[in-house]
Amino acid sequence: MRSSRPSQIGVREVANLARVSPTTVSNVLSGNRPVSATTRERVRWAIEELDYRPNHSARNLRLQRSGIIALALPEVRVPYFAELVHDLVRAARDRGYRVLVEQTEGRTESEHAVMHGLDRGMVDGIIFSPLGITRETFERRRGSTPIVLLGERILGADVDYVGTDNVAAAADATAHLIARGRRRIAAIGDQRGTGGTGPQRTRGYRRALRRAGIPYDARLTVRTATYHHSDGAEAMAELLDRGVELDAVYCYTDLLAIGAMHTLRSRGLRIPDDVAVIGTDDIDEGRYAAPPLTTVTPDKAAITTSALDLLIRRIADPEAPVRQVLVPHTIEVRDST
Amino acid sequence: MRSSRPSQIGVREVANLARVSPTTVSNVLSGNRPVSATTRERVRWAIEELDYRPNHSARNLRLQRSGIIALALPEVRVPYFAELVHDLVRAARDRGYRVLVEQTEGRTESEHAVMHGLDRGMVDGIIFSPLGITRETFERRRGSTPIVLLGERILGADVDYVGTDNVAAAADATAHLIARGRRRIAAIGDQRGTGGTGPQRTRGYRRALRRAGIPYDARLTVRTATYHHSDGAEAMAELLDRGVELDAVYCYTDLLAIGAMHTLRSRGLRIPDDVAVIGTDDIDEGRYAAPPLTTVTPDKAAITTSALDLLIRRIADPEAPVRQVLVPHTIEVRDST
DNA sequence: CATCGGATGCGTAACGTTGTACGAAGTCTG
DNA sequence: CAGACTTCGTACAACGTTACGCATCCGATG
Repeated sequence: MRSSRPSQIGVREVANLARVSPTTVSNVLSGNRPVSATTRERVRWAIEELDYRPNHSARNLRLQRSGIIALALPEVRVPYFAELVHDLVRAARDRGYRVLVEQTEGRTESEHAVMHGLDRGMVDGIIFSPLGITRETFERRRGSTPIVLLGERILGADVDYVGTDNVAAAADATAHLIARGRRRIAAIGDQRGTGGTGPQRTRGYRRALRRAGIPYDARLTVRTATYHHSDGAEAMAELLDRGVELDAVYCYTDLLAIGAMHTLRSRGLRIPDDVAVIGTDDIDEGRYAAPPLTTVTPDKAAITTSALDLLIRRIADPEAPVRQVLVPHTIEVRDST
Repeated sequence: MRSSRPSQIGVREVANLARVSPTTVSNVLSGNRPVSATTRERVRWAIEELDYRPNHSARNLRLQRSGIIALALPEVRVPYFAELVHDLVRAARDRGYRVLVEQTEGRTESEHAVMHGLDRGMVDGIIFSPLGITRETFERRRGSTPIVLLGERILGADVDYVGTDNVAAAADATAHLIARGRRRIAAIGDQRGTGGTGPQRTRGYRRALRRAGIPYDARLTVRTATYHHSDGAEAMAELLDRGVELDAVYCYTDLLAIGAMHTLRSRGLRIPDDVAVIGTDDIDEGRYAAPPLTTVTPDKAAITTSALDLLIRRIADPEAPVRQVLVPHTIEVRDST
């Protein structure tokens, strides 16, 4: 049932119709070399006539680039990451790139696959927001696809990186609660094991307490498996069930904070009167939570553009010196504190 | 500073090291033709030794497939779509595909670009959740990349499609409110112009009213520009400012509903006592809203898998008969009604 | 013992694009 | 007006992979 015409329309067909060579067609398209106005018009016409569309794979093979970058992250459905995808897709388009989304879902094997597994030529670069990558794993990396790390700094590793000063952000959040007169401040969201952002935030939390002369109470800390609503809700319930006195909660994620507020409300506690809550990330959902959530947040636009620019720079020059960018953070004060 | 070795490691280099032909290397990798155990081992070893990784572009060019599908939707940061990306990325991986995310941001030109603009060979197929595509636009489509439409049915168009019966869903939502004893039911979220889901929902809303013998009151309807929190909040404010009596709101989106609840709370109205609220989509955020949001929702897993299966079927056989799938919907009753 | 045939492996030719080296005009300059 | 330079086009050879048609080797069979 194949049609009698060549199965695909290529430069060759266009060239025939326009009575020029394939090279000329290519030059008209790329503007790579000058083509006289008349031939250019003829080629344009032929392209239109045949509805010619360049073949991406062939062009990639030839040019050794795909125009696609991968964004690898734990879960798109987590709003913080969804916003990241949103911003990055938009920024990437402005720079002539498209975005392939890869989900690791927190699985170590998937994170490894991101670093080692992608075929050559599939993407020009990777922006990777890891959860549990160690420095060692990273240095064993064999693939040479340019990569930029996001959020979680791999200490001492020789990689481009964009993120916040998590210790300072956590300290500021905690200090904000202290400034509101709170003394019994819980912390929700540390994660075990990984050298990730969790421990850094815990450091900041404890530093702020120390500076205010407030003793650290381990009973006020709850680890969570992940960073969803449900984790926050359960963690808060656990805190309340422990019977330990508390008048504020610092959550490592807005989602955790919103989950925590859910539990507080359902137990009849008033926010912020009984318990003040502060989150992290400034997702849109927080603005419409009950009450609107105070949050400490990095400059997200800066993260997106820095990451992309770093990656593009790295693609252009693999030998460029490694750069690590720290973006500033601010506290968005709303009604929950 | 180039190394003296060939710039790229290809089947050719592997073949040399393993003292076989490139074809054999290819066969070892693809399992396409039998290779004796001993040669297979030798090839495997050489692959390992050189850290050979197939070149995606070259393979694509040869096989005329890319293993990538595009998911085109308005905005990833809208939770409903974020969940869609999440589910689709996961489902696609199970079937050997990766997902490229394209954002139209509601711009007609972008929607056109999705249908016409993608280069051949970039993606094997497209799953497209449009906002304002008309049947006419669609039929002028020239590109031949397989496509499946999501959510918004283009009436009479000859395309694979997956969605819900929006009229019935809206009617059920409205009927649910009526069953709760409400009579003054507002509707938030219709959109002007487009032949999209908005008008369909309005039809369902009015049908349910009619069946219950409740007269339709135009002052109870508010259009919104988009479907974000802020639109819902503003629409609710406008309704209240109109001074028209109301005891329930049907929102065309959970985000609108959560925005509306925000306004209701800030005006001191109790939910559901003073005003009951029902949304659409069942996003995670609704479970943790104050109060938890009742919502009418399609079977989202079914949408994802149907869309993907339809697309894969279409890729395999472009001549397959067009199929349109309607997935069932249910009402998730929570505290807001 | 000659021949057949299954099991393996190889050489070659694409896939559709673009860069390079070259040629054939036309245009300027002294 | 000769030479040199510019302008525009062309032919050819890759980019790295896989499908196709053959060639070869071996044991088995008549």
